[in-house]
Amino acid sequence: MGRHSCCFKQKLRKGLWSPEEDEKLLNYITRHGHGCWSSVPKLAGLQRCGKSCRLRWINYLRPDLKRGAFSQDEESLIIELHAALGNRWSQIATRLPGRTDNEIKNFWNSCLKKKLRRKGIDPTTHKPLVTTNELHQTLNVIDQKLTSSEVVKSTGSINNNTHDHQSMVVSNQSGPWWFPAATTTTTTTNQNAAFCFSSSNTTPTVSDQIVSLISSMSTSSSPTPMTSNFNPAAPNNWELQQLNYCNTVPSQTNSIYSAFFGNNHYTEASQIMNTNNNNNNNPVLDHHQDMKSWASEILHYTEQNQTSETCLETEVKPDIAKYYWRSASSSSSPNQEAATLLHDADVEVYGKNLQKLNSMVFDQSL
DNA sequence: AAATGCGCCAACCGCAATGGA
DNA sequence: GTCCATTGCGGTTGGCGCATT
Repeated sequence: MGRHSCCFKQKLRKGLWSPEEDEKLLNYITRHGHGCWSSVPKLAGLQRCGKSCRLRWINYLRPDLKRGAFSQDEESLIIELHAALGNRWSQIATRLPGRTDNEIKNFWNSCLKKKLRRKGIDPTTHKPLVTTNELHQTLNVIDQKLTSSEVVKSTGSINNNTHDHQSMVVSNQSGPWWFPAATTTTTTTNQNAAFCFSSSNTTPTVSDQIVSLISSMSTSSSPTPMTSNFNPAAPNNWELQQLNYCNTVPSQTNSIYSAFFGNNHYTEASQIMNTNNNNNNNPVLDHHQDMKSWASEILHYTEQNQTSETCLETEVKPDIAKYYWRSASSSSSPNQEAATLLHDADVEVYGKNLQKLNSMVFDQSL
């Protein structure tokens, strides 16, 4: 058992094969066949173990190997065979002439797995990642989180003639606002609360709430309710502190906005301010609307379609299809749970921006 | 321009299976 | 039946090159 005996021998080369070594091995096997692999290196004049020679021959030097990218037919066949055989790469390889088990395995791990996930298919089971029922369960969990003490709904109208105008320029519409819970009793750790989105005039939808959660940055492990009746026209002391904070550091506010929304699209808070009174030309509102629209399209789609496996790929427009849903399980914060509902790549983008924003806010408050 | 991150893939490693003595 | 050398297989690693910061 254990390590092959040849590996104990001294002076055996490892790592990438040189062209000279390839030539020696190729010449030897072409003339004599491989025979007993353990004797090949000695007879071929190579400082390698037999195992290494065998692998090099099978995966690279064999004359019947097919080179180049996998065709669409090959790709489909691999997926089909994997569904039937699992990770039995050598068996799969016997059905693809000219392809090695190693090659197929690498192709699977680096490419096909991701492709399937993007289509909403679990690459291990070859079944949809999340069923419609699981999706609804997940949304219920979020609903519960949002109505718990961790996130407090406040209602009130935004007044343009108070200082909230400058800090909460995301929308000038009146309506409910959503705040993340306080992480501690100190105010400085909740500066970020002042940057919440506002929702629409009506009761927020689940997608509104998700957007709100992701836009907040609290990662509380022992959340404390912040406030219950926020009225921008008459904020309480805590709220006043948040608002004053924004207003006393306007340049920082600019940076924070651009950090959150991305420099490419939302560079200046002043731009937002200037267009704030015109909802048809407000980049932040547009962005918010984008988020809402894809979330609602997914909801609509999953409600209309009981089978989601192939439809996600073919029937829904591509930029929606790339999103898939996973059940929120043991995440420690509502933000994380909300974040798991987004596609990985998008979460990453938002995560980075939120991290930047977080550090800026905390740096400023220290 | 340098540092860092990331994906790809050749090759390695350990274990199981096989077969001969 | 047992031992041991060899072969086969699948998971994992490490290094290279490209992209991003």
